[in-house]
Amino acid sequence: VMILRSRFLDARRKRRNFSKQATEVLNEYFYSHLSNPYPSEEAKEELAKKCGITVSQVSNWFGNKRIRYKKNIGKFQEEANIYAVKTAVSVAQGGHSRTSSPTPPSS
Amino acid sequence: LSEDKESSCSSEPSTLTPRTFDWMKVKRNPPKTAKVSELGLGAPGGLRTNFTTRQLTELEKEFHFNKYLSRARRVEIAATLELNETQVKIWFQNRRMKQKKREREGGRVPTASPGCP
DNA sequence: GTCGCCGATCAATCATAGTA
DNA sequence: ATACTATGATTGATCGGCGA
Repeated sequence: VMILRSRFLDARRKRRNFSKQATEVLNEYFYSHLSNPYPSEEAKEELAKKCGITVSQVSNWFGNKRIRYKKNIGKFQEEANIYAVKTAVSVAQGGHSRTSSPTPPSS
Repeated sequence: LSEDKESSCSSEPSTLTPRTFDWMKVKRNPPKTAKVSELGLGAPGGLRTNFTTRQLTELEKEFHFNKYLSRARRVEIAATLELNETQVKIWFQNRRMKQKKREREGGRVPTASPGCP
């Protein structure tokens, strides 16, 4: 199991984290569709374009996100609240979705 | 008609309450590779089989020869590689999808090139 | 009725990037 | 430098739907 693992040392897996904005966009979609985080092919293409990544990468992201989210909901609790607030604010305001003020402190 | 009525968690319909939706409950049946029941065998039930390099090499070779397998051919391969016909069948299916995916990403548009290390 | 395929997804794992 | 966590990708296998 040691020597057999050497799978060419998969050169392709030279992973590169997505940009902060990209992750932002993906998370916004995920948490604003938490009841059914399964973007359609069209939605995936749109997200891919917005994030500057491929559709496959969007699929991978959602696949990993869903699995990891349900695996440990508690760990994503705060993240969920953060984005929930974001969407709530944008809705209340009127359709803004650009990273301007993540947490309008108005109360 | 009613709108989406998922989740089973009651109480707290507030906006800030990530309820438990049914997609979070989805559980896949454990891989039934071979016989889950008796039949004392080295066929582990419930684990993702790790294909050996030899098996993968042979499968890959066969794939380049034929993208699709005939029943007869499948039986041969399965026997030769000590795998189930199902495993061989599934491998070819996944392989085809993989192939398609690769082609589709040929001319992609990651729109990225900030700094090339 | 059965069987293979497709498309999407799951679930476990790998290997690496990021962080403490 | 050292250990641990976060994250993107890979992949054997499942689920649901179709068509022969």
